[in-house]
Amino acid sequence: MIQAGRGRPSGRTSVGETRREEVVKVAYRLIAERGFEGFRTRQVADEAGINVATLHYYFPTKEALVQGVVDYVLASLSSTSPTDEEAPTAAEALRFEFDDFNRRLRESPEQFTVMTEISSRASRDPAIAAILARMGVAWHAHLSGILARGVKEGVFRANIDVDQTARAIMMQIRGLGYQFKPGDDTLSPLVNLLADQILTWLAA
Amino acid sequence: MIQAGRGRPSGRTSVGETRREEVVKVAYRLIAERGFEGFRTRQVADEAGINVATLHYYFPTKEALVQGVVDYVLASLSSTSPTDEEAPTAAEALRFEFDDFNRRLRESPEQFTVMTEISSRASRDPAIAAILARMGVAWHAHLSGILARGVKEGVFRANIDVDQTARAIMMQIRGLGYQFKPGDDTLSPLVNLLADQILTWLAA
Amino acid sequence: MIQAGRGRPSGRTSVGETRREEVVKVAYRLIAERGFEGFRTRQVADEAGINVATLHYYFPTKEALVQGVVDYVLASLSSTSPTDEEAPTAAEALRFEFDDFNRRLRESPEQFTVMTEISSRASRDPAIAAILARMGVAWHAHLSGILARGVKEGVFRANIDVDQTARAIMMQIRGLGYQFKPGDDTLSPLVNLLADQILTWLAA
Amino acid sequence: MIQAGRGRPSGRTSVGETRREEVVKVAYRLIAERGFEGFRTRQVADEAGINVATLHYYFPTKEALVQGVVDYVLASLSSTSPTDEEAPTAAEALRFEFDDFNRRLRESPEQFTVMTEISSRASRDPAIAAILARMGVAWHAHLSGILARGVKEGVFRANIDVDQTARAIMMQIRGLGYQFKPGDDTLSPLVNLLADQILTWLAA
DNA sequence: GATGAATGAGCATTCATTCAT
DNA sequence: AATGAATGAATGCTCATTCAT
Repeated sequence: MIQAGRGRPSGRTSVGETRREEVVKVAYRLIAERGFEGFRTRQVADEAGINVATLHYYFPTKEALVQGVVDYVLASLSSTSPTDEEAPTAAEALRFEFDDFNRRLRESPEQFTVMTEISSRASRDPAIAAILARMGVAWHAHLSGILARGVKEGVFRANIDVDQTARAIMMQIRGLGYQFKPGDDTLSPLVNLLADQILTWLAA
Repeated sequence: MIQAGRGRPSGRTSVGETRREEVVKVAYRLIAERGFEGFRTRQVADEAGINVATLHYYFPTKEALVQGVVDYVLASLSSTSPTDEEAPTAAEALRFEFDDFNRRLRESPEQFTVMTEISSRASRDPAIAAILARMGVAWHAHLSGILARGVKEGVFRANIDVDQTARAIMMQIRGLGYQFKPGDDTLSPLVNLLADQILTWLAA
Repeated sequence: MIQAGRGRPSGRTSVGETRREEVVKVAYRLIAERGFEGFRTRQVADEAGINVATLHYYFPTKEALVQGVVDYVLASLSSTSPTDEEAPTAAEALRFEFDDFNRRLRESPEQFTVMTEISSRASRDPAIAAILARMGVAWHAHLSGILARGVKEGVFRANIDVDQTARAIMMQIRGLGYQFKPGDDTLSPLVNLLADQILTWLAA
Repeated sequence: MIQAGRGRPSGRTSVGETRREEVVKVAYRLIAERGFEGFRTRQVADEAGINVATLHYYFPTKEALVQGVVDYVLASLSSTSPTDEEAPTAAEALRFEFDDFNRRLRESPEQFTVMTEISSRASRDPAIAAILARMGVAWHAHLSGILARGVKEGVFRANIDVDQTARAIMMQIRGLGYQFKPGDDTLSPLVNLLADQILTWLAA
């Protein structure tokens, strides 16, 4: 099979693409470890086993590398819960949100550290703010859907403000996420307590 | 009277003490505006109207200046309204916690921005982590007291885990605080909603 | 037929030779636009539609590329109008030098910009200095010839120092060239004035 | 005598001012030696015996340092010829321009090298272009004055275009300057020849 | 107490050049 | 003949900190 032109080889990702991903992963790890404040391109290059100039070959600026990490995190954050929509009841669908949080907490806790860094950066970086805002809108729609369904099904109180409640739930989940610290295993039970609290309140 | 501090001039508020405070206030404002990432000693000195070398006379290292800011913030954070303890019922005492949050939100919103920065720094700075931990313990005792009193008074369910619930409430309040952004006025209603939610759950 | 050059492919203009010329033309244009200070091999490659590595295949070093441009400019500079020698009188032959200057100014003004850059580089690059010196000698001989002819014909004063006068005329013409700036159309009348001045002085 | 406030000591120039000048002089020399193309802040610092950071203490950017050099050169260029205006005749005043050129050529030939660099930079740096333009206007006024005086006194032809002639003389003098090269001692006689040429033409 | 001057270590970025394919 | 990937060696600039006065 002959490859013409300057396109990347089709089959597996090209060397460059692989290298890009490696670099992003190293950057992701270092941001998780040291935050943006101590995040240095030189260290990324060193730990990726490449030259600083090579790093800049893949990511022309530090900003671009950060964007790469943001994209990477958000991609793995969006790849959620295919079973979510299929939950039999709205209450179960809602509880699934919290279970998902706990699953992430178990499987890739650094995600939370990095997300905290990213969202704190959003106040100073409009590009990141925009991405987070877009994600927020999607999540809000998702939760609103669950709540509305619950009200229609009669499992949630009829007099809740769907919009505002969705916003509150997001805030509470995000708030917990921001408080995760590496090695912390006390968060998971609190998430369950939070789920109880919210479901109780919705059913009241 | 012996001063165990960091070698500051002793006795009553000298000129130096005043100058120190001024510098801390400028630093506090700049951290609120630019976060730790963009926090520069030079700018603190400039805006305080002194020389960088003079700044280093009062605070030998940047670290020490940050500590000064942390002390300053936590001092104003601990000065909670004295009426708290005097609340007639435990439920009111608890609701007071949320009212207090809203009051702070109204009166000195930068406090939240700075606290967010400080607590994100705690993961990398043991000194700050220790201070926050100490504060956390105090707050937890305070909330546990209210909850225990509520249970005793019969206004809260008897089957709650006081310790864990106090922890959960702290987490939720802190979580909201971390999500404050300058100019954001949508947080206050959510705090009220959160208060309702928790009180409902406690009473259930 | 042996090629004494810099290792280029021999024989008639091959594909490589064409590509080489294209590259030189792009380089020429970029030097005219940005001067040597902002002259980048990467940009040459980009605008020539080839890879940097390919550029280095044709020109092993930046130096070599600059040499290519120098050769290109001097070649087009040496291709003076053949009518020069056939001028009926020495005075007309001399005036023709200035007319030629004006013609270049009209037809390819970038030539002046590039020549200015090249000659300023000569002070630091012996190879370029040598080429310019060679060209200078040829031009001096040419002008001396015209002057000597004018003296013999009696149209120029007999007491001029032919050698020195030729040098002076060269200096004056070159001096004007160095002061050309893109878009400047005030130079041409000054060249005419200069021609008058010199011819008046020679005839005096 | 007591010095209050933050002003510099009045008597001799302060340490900082002296250091600034030293730095400018080193920069001036290096530009003369290597041109702008090879002009490096690090080398300036090294040869001035200071740290790069110290260099940036005095000149926040490379641009600012270059401006410093430009100011320095133009200051020494403006400090001309107090006897100029007092020349008995316009012809002598004009000839004085050329003598002045020769004097500079003898006393500080690097001036020409640096000026050539500066004026070549003018095409890309509006700030420098503006300064040169201002200088050009002043010089043009000066030369026009001499020419007008010469016409009034009857030593120059009445039918010259004063404005255009002044411009031509400037061009010719500048043109010679641009062609100076370190160690070149053949320029001076040519300047005299040029002076003869122009005066002859003006008197014709 | 206060400052102007100075510095070491480091930072993101650039650029001509090289090499394996 | 051509290229994607890689690199060494700079380059201008920054920043917390120090020191002599």
